Amino acid sequence: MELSKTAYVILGMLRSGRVHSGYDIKAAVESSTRFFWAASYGQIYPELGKLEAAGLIEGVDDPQGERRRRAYRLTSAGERALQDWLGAGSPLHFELRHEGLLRFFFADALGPEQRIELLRTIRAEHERVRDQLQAIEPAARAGCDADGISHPLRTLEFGIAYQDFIVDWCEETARRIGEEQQPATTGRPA
Amino acid sequence: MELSKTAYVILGMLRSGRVHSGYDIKAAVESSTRFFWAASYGQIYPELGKLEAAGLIEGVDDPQGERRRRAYRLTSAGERALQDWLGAGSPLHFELRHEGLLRFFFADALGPEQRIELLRTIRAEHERVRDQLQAIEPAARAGCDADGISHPLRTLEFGIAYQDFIVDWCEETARRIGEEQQPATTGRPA
DNA sequence: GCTCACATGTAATCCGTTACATGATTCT
DNA sequence: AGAATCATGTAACGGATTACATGTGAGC
Repeated sequence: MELSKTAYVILGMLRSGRVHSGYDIKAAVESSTRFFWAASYGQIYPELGKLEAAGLIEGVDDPQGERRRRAYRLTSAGERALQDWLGAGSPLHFELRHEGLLRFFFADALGPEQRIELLRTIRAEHERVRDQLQAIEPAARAGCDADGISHPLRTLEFGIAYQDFIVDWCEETARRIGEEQQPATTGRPA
Repeated sequence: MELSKTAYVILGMLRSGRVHSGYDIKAAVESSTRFFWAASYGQIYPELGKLEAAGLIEGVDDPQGERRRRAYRLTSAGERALQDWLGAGSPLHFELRHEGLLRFFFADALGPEQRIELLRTIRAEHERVRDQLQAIEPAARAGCDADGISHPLRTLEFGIAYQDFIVDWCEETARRIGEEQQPATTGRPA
């Protein structure tokens, strides 16, 4: 691999034409890819410099009043680099870090109530993220209808379903653990 | 937070009593938590030193023949530190990095066949991981039956369902994209 | 004799976040 | 007047991987 993943995030975001500055890119990431690919200013600004030096993007000073601002756009070389990466058969980096699952893995050391409480905490966290995603869905749908760019919306829909999947697993697992604790309380006549 | 997450991985693994050396811990991680929490030798060995210095674990030289080996066990302080973390209400770190989704997010820049191909690649990768997880399931089930430690198995089952969820999403999304491409080919009489 | 599993460690490097530093503009 | 947003950057730090370096033991 030549370019960092952050570089492709920048190239991809700039390609849409709706995003111009480092600040824009960060905002776009926050409201779209953050849930499966984050990026901070500490990565974005240096990477913009490198990409410009490499000729994959082109920047011009574009102050808004007295407020300085640098606007970037893809060069044809940048467009090509993005396309190459998108269509490449190279291995896809995948990584999950889930502290809740890690705790659950060791939860045999906990008491029954604490296990349920842990699952509740995990569930609440994923519900929160799901709600956030749902909040930006209308905007994503509008953007899709406006210029026919459908994949950001599809990705967002995946994100919502993904969070829901984990929420459901938490609920079901909590239910099963509860049943194992008190197997006699179900189906008994009063 | 005082201790690193890797520290808790070590404490948790040692607690089971079935794992003793740094090498053991690494092997245990590879066959269980790796899919949601990885750890390398470069983290494990230094962390073992720190934990011993902090009095949370205790190590003894335990050579097997001429082959040197250091066996660790939890101290009561270590047991407490683990319990505290497991039962704490502290925020649970969650992070996903998925290059396939990142590409899919930008896939409006691709042609129809390439989009399908991308989804196929993502699906294949998750199928591969799922198959790996399924391969270790019998061992996990045996371990559960043997000493009643059920959460590693439950976590593994989550992992399999999780990979399946993504595989299903890939299939369904590929189908939907295909339908949008050729809406007229369905339901037509020959 | 060879390869694989067991076993321990360090150094270089990379990737990424957080905190800091600075300043203009817009909204309330 | 003050807060939030727009805007750009850097420095310090932390977490983690990879590669390297070394050696034993068991099985084929």
